[in-house]
Amino acid sequence: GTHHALDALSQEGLSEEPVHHHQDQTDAAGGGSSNWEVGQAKSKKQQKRRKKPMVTSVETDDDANEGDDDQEGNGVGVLGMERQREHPFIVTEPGEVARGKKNGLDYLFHLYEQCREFLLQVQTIAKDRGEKCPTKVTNQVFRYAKKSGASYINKPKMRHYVHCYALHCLDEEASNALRRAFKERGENVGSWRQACYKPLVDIACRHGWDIDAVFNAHPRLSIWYVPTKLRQLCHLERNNAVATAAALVGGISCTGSSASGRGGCG
Amino acid sequence: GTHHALDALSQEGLSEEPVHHHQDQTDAAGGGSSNWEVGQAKSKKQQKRRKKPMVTSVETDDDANEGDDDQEGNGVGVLGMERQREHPFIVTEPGEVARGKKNGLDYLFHLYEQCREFLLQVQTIAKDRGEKCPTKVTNQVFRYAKKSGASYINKPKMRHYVHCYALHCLDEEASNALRRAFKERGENVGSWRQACYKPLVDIACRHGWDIDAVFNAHPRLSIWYVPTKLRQLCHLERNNAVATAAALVGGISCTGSSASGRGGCG
DNA sequence: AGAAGGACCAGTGGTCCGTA
DNA sequence: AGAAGGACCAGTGGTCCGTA
Repeated sequence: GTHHALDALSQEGLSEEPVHHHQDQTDAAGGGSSNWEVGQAKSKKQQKRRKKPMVTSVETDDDANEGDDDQEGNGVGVLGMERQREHPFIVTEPGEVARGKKNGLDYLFHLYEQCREFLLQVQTIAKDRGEKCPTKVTNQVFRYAKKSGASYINKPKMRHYVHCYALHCLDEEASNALRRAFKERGENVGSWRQACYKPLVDIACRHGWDIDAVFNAHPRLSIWYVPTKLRQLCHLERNNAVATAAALVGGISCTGSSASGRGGCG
Repeated sequence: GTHHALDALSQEGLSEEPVHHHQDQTDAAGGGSSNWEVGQAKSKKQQKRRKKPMVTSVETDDDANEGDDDQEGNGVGVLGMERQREHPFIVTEPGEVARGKKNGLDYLFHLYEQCREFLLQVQTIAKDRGEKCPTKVTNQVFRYAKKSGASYINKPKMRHYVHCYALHCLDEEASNALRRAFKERGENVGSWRQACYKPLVDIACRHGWDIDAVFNAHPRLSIWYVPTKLRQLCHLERNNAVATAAALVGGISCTGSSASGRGGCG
């Protein structure tokens, strides 16, 4: 097949935890829901959210017979099978293998390459059947990946780290340096992930703030949607740059050349 | 603004018909539903369909107070306002203006140009706001068109005639000839529309059956989704061509050159 | 009958938040 | 606490079929 031999890499030990049979959590539902945590420029579209479905009484696990299909015993099986999650990522240097129940960043980036291969297969099939051919990693591709046995690939995870992969594609040197620095400082994956935004915004700046063009110009990156937050950061930074440039010019006659200093890139 | 002066063209007289207050139709729901009309290669995905919502008793028109917003009195107004539809299209020659309560094909194609302008505006706004920028005429564009007062533009209509517009873009000579022929024969719009498929399939053949590439190569056409039926026709015809070519070759050694005759284009 | 378009539906992009 | 991912939701592409 078209799969690499190292696809199974780092998959040797998934997290195995016994199934918790949904014990009633009488201590749950605590705290007044503070809906006004500012910070992220989100706003709107976040009002209602589902409450926990929690079965009312004890041990009514037999509610699985509602839909007839039951797609391939994925997850909890018939008799005390165990649920699995991928090991959490840790910040590793390039080439470093994660120890213990952890996965490294080379493995993370490898997942993006795998998704690309699944997309290529989906495209081949679509073209052969004369159907619409996806140009991006869509739901259809994630479904295909799962069907093909790559159950460790899922949409939320891949979308979560897209910009980290983008930096790896666009400036591997910078990406590697960032990994080494964050590993040395003992930072966790979350803060490394956050730190990946800035160098990308700088790259966008050097390309006229067109982050879509930056993604599309790179063959392995062009198949990924530009993450909303990265897009927003680029937009904010562009506005900053424009405002700063305007302030610098002030009442002076416009020369047509772009302003340097605060309004420039890098 | 960016609108042409002739946008109002042919809009002088919309069909005006008095509102029929939903009289009980005791004669309705006739005929055994023959779900097996063959013909079109559709299959699947067509099982259930809504039944008429028909209010049970007389004159309960006051059910409008459910949603608070009530978007701009579009449609039936407060007191006996009149419902409007666009005049139906008729087959006209290039340059010919439709007489009576009809619209001509130049007007039809003009609607596609208008949609393009609405898309360009949506794109400008999106770029300015740093939001995702549509490359095709999407729901968002149709919504924008409606909001901008172009209530005569709607998705089902535009999608219905896309391939007719495609022929107009890709081979105006052939499109014009077809219009003249069908007008002379007194054919209706439906059969003219059907007849637009074949020349497009021939064009696709000449481009290696890649109808998406054909659309994308044309600046005014690339913003429209390839219609499902056109895609299917191209696929079927390609399979025919391949099968025919294979049959021609038969047991003879392969020469590598493409077969002519039934397997060729045009 | 031929045709215009409201409104429906399956599957999408996006990501929250219950889970471990 | 930090993190993985099931599952939800608003809005999409696609077009049927009740309407005129």
